[in-house]
Amino acid sequence: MHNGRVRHSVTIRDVARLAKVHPGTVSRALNPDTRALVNAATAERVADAAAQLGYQPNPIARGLKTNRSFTVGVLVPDITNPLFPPILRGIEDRLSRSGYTTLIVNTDNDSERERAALETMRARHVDGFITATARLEERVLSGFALSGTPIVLVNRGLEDGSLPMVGVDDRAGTLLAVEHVSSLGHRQIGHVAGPQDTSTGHQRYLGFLDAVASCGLDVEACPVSFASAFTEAGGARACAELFADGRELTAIVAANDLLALGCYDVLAQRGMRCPEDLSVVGFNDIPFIDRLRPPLTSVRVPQRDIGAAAGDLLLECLADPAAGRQIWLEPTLVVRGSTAAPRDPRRGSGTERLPA
Amino acid sequence: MHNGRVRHSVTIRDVARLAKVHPGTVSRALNPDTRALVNAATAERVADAAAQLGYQPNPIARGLKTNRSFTVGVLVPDITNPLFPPILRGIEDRLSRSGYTTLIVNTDNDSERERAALETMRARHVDGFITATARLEERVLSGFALSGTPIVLVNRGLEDGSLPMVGVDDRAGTLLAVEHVSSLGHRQIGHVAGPQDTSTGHQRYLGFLDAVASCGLDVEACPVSFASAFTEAGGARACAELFADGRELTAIVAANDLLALGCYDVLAQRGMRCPEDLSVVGFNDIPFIDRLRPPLTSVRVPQRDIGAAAGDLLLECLADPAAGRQIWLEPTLVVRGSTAAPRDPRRGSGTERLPA
DNA sequence: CTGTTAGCGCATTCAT
DNA sequence: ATGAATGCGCTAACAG
Repeated sequence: MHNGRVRHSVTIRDVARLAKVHPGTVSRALNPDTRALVNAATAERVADAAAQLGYQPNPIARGLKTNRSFTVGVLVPDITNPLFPPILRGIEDRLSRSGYTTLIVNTDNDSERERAALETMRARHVDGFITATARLEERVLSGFALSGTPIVLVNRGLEDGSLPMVGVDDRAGTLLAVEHVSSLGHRQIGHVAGPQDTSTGHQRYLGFLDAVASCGLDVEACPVSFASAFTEAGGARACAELFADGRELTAIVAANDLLALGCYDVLAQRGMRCPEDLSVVGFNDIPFIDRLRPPLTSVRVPQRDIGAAAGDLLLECLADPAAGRQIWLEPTLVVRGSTAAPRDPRRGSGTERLPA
Repeated sequence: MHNGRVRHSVTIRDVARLAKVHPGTVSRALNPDTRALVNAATAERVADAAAQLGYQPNPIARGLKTNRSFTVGVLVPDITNPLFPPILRGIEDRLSRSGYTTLIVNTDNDSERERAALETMRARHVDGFITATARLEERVLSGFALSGTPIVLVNRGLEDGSLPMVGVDDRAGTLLAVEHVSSLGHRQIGHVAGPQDTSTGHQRYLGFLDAVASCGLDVEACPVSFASAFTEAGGARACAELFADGRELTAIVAANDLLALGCYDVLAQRGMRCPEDLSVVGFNDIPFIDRLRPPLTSVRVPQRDIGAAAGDLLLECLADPAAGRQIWLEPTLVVRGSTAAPRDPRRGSGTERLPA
C-alpha cells in the first residue's frame, strides 16, 4: 500500500474483496433496508470489512442510481433576518437526524433569484423543498409541486392553501396584539401592515380589521399604512405616513418586529417616546428584540418549533407524496416595555412635546 | 410521448438525438472548457437543442465522473448567533457566483458534532470547507487539510497559522477598545475574556494585556475574567466574577458583543446603570446591537467582507491547492451610548451624571 | 441467500 | 472535428 493515495477512497469493491463476497452483497449488507436479505454471518463479515477499511458509501453514486440525493433545498428571503435562523435550526434538526442535508439559499424576495435557486437545486436533485419565501400569487411553487418534488411552506402560505405548510394563525396573533393595547385603554390604534402579497402581511392586516371590529373600536380612528417590505426602512416609511395627515394615534400594531423597529425610528425622529407617547407592538418576537430600547411587546411565534414541524412535514411528504397537510401553531403575546396605557385615553393631554 | 413522465429529466442523450450528434459531442459542446474542441456551427446547434428541451446537466452524474461536486461545506458554531448570518451571506455571494452550492452545518462548538459534520460532508464529496469553528488545539481540521480537501478558516484561526484564513486583527481591535475607554478617563478597566481555546478569545485577551501596558494603566486595577463560551450567559457569569471580590471598576471591555450583553444583565441585577456607573465595550458589532439599551460601543468587524474574502480564498485554494494565505481585515471602533467618562476618574462620586 | 448483469448521466479516452 | 467505447460507485432486477 504505497502512501501516495490522493483521494481514491475505498469503494464497495474494496470491501467486497476483503470480505470475499460480491459487491452486490456488500451493497445489500450495508443498506439497512436490504440487510434482511443477507445471511447474518456474511452481513457481519461485510460490516467488519467495511469498518476495517473505513468504508464510506458514496451518496453521489447512490443518488445517480436511486434518483434520491438525501438533500433538501431551503429557501429563505434573507438569512440575515433574525426570524429565520431559529427556523432553520428547527428544520436542520429534524432533517439531519433522518440523514438529510439542507441546502440554504437566500432569495432576497426577488422572484428571479428564487426561480434560479429552485432551478439550481432541482438540478442538484434535491428530494424536496422547504420555502419561507411564498408569495400569494405564486406560480413557480405550484409548478414545482406538480413536477413531483414535495414542497413545504413555512411561515408564509399561499392564497388557496394548496400546498403543505407550517405557520401560526396570523389573524389570531394580531387579535392578541390589538386586544392588548385596546385593554390598556387605547382607542386610536394604527396598523403598519406588511406587503400584501405575502400571507403574513395580508392575514395580519385582515386580523387587524377583525380586531378593530371585535374590540368595538372606531374604524376611522384606526388607520392602516402598508409597508412594501418587511424591513426596518419599510416600517419607517409606513409609520411616517400614518402620522403624515396629522392623525392622532396612541398605539401602533406592526405586522412584524422589523416594521416595529422602523416605527421606533420615526418616533425618535419626531421626538416622541415609547411607550409614553405611543405604544408599539411587534410580531414574531425575534431574538434580541427583548433587549431593545424599549423592549418590544410582540406576538411570539415558536420559531424553532415551526422549523421542526416543517422538517417533519417534509419527511412525511417524502415518505408519502399524498400527505401534505397544514399545521398551525399557536401565537402568544409577550408583553414588554413598549406598551403602556395612553397618557390620556380621551385626548393627548398636557405637556405634549411633539408636533412636527 | 405519453404524459406519465414522473421525473425522467432530459439527458444529454435526448439533446444528442435532437441535434443529431453523438452524446459525447453534446458533452463537449455544452462544457465551456471543451467547447473549443467542437465546430462552432454544431456547437450552436447543440446549444439550441439543449435550450429547446430545457436540458439541465446533472451535477450528480458529472460529479461521479469528475470527482467534483461543486459544493462546499460551511461549519458555524450556531447560525443563531447574529455574527454568522452576514458572514454566511458573504460566503454564499462569492461561491454561488462561481457555481458552488454551500452546505451549512451548526456544530454548537461540540467537537463530536463537528467531526460528524465533516465526515458527512466529506462523504458528500464537498470540494472544500470553510469553517468558523476552529479551536486552537484542533487536530481534526489539520487532518482534513492533509487529506487534500482545501479548508479555509473564518473569524477564528489556528495557533500555528498553518491553514488559510480570513479574520481581523483581534489584538488591534481590543487595543482600540481599551484606548477608547482609557481616553475617556477610565483607569479601572476589566476584561471579560472569551474561551481561551479559540483564537478570538485568546488574541483579544492578549490584546487587552498589551493595551493595558501601552495605555499606561495599572495591571492590578485591570482584572480579567474568563467566560467559558461566547454567550450571554457566559458573559454574565464572568462579569459577576469580576465584581465578586468587591473590586472597583468603571469600565469593561468584553471579548464579544454577546459577552457584553451578559455584562448588561449583571449591571441590571446590581442596579447599576450603563454608561453612568459602568462603561461597556463589545466586539464584532453584530446586527441590532446598535438598538440595545444602551446602544453598545463595539469593535466593528466587516462581517460580510470577511465572508466574501473567505469565499474568494477558498476559490483560490480550489484552483491552486498550494495557494492558502492569511487575510487580515481592519477592525474599527464604533462609539455608541454604552461608554462615557467615569463619573469621577479617581473615585465614583456624587451626582455627576456624565460629562462626555 | 448470493452472484451476475446492467445501467443511472456524464466526461473522457481512443479512434476515425 | 466527431463517433465509439469505457467507467466513475452504486443499486436493482434477475438468475442460480
